[in-house]
Amino acid sequence: MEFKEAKEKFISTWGSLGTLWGINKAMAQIHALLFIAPEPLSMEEIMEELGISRGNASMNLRGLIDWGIVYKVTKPGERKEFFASEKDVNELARQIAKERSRREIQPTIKVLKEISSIESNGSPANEEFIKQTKAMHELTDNANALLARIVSTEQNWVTKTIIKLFK
Amino acid sequence: MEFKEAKEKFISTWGSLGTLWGINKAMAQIHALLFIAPEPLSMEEIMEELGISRGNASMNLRGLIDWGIVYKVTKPGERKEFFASEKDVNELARQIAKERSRREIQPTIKVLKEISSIESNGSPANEEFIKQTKAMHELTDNANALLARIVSTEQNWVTKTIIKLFK
DNA sequence: TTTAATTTTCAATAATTATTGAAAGTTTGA
DNA sequence: TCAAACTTTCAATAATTATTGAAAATTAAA
Repeated sequence: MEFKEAKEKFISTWGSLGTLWGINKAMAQIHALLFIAPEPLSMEEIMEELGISRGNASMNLRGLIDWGIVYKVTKPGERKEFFASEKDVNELARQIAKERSRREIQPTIKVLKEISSIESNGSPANEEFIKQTKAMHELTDNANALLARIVSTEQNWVTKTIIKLFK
Repeated sequence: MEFKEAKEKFISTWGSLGTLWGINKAMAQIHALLFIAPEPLSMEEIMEELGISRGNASMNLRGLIDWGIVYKVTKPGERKEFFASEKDVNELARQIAKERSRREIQPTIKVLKEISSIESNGSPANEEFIKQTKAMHELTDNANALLARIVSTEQNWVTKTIIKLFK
């Protein structure tokens, strides 16, 4: 396979995988591009490479900065801004997990806690509702804590966790 | 909060959370409804409760069955089919993790492996590409294995894993 | 069989989400 | 302070995705 082909494959794979971590295609593709770029890229270069409009590039770059995985970089002597991705895959995963938890998992846990605490009126529908939402609340809360622990402890969390689990 | 309100809240929260595990709103809402139902529901009842069409109900129920988290149930003496959700939250999470891995993570790993193995031509762009995609391949592969291990070992995987990690 | 009950399929349509592009806004060097 | 370089915003539009509903297919009781 040629470099060019491999690069396109990476960008498009990453793009369609965006859903896995809850972002749109253009955003994921911009991230992919920056992730493999040896130097920070300008907005112009990003638009050019991906064939997207200025507005699109601008909005999605902001989104990536909000996620904490892309940074603005200024080059001395240059007026325009450049953009660079977090390059360390461990840090990247940590940041994504953290944001995903904050944006989606934690609010869900809050709702589950609230709705599972209603007073039962004794009906089967009611009893089952409470039982199931309580179980779901517990699982989600614990899984969220587990994820936080796995990802946030050490630089090489995958390896460390695997080692511990094999003991 | 009233039961009715809590139930609606659960269904809509679960619905909008569908994206977190890669399914659409109607599918997630049907699942939510079955998850808290004390008895299996007919297609008619599902359509009624969620205000969706027959076609929609039929297609999304099939989707849920394909995910392995909803089952067809036949009631003696009844002609029509009934549907029930997997009720155990641990089994549910295990099944979702398994399917997600099979459908999305594993294909991605395969692509990453393939593209990170291209011959370098020595250019910085090329070198960086190989370095970064290799790192991403390694991380994804390991994280996927870790997830499989955590989820598939025991009934109460969250608790078990937390205990191990605290040691 | 036949037929009525039930489910599935899928083209048409609706709803949602992403993208564009140009005007408005901001920044910085002269 | 001005004006060119650059970025952001957002209404309009395009693209995508979900939903409907009715015809076709299937199932099972009589």
